[in-house]
Amino acid sequence: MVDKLISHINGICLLNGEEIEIVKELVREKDVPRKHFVHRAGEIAQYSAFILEGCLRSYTIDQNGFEHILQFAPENWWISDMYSFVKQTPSELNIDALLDSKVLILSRDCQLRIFDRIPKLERYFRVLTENALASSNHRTLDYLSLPAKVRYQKFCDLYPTLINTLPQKQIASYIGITPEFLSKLRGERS
Amino acid sequence: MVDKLISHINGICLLNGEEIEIVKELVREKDVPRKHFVHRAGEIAQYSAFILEGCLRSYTIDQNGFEHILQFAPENWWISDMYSFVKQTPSELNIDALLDSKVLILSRDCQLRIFDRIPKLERYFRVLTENALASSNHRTLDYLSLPAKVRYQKFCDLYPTLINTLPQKQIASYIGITPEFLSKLRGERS
DNA sequence: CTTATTTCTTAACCTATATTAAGAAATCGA
DNA sequence: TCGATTTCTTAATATAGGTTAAGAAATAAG
Repeated sequence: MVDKLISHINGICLLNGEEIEIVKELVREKDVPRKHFVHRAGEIAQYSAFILEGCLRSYTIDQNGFEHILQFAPENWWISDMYSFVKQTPSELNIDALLDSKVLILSRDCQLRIFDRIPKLERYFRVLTENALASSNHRTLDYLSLPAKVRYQKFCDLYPTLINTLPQKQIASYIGITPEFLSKLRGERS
Repeated sequence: MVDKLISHINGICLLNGEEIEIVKELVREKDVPRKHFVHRAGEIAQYSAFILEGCLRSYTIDQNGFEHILQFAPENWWISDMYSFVKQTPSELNIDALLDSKVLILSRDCQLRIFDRIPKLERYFRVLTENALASSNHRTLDYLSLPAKVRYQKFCDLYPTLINTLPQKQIASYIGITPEFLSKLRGERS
């Protein structure tokens, strides 16, 4: 199963046999059944997870008890609380599985050590992080400039897979509206 | 003036004399008077800019002609259209100076070549990008979960310098409200 | 210093989205 | 398979924040 990660890395920078072995040693496979957590708010994020199967999400719970989804992570995505993972401070995010899932976990320690042994992996994570930042910027601009309906349409275009596998209320939470309002938007003609 | 960049890099990973020389060669100093552009929507982002003095911003203009600010970049920050810079596709952002400014510019070409010659700089940019992503995530969650007034208060706490140097309308644009509404919030007691 | 331009404030009115509630549909768990 | 739980829909009502407009204050430019 680790092969899935290896091919993902190879899509960005080619690893030789020795390097592949090192990666295999540092990463640990883990089953995450639906609704189980990989990380809870209040803890320091020790791990970043690469999704082999299924789908996880990260989210906060606000003062009124409402969930707000920061990220969905389907197959071949990484998920973590970047802030807590990088700064090693207590996190405000929860990360759990929306579907029965299988992931690889990598600790921050291992990641930093791996960067010294295999500089190519520093490149791999630099590229991933650049892409994530570019997407995040796009999302920010969408909030600033587009009404909910258009944000929903863009979500459908961007993540067609998720539309069919996730409950609507999760999508509403991601695009920043209530499930009731999303239902209304979907009911509208045109 | 390049020394300012060198000390910023040294805050993350120490460069030796030779490496410092390489950086000095690859970067170009540029004056950017207030209201002048370093980048315009529609073009491919060739450069990333490090601010030596002053303050720049990146923003889109929506269909109705309203500006929405993605980022402020005061001294010691980098600014670019990450998406266009990384993917080398036409950009939707403008970048201009809010105050008379002085910057260093680095082309994407140079940056990629520099990564091969000085892997430490790949680390430098990885760390910067991780931090930027963590902040961007925070901002996203703030939009999802907090009312405008609280977002404004957090902005004041986070960027006290900008509060005093920038017109309020720019700040309103950054936190995602109209200048009129910000004015109203500021007028409220408590 | 004086005028022109930009920014800020206030207020009346408007709209996108939230809230509450309740029943219907779908999915889950035993 | 069947009851329990979760999700979805609809509709009435409420509100945060937007729009428009016009004058005041501040800042820039000549």
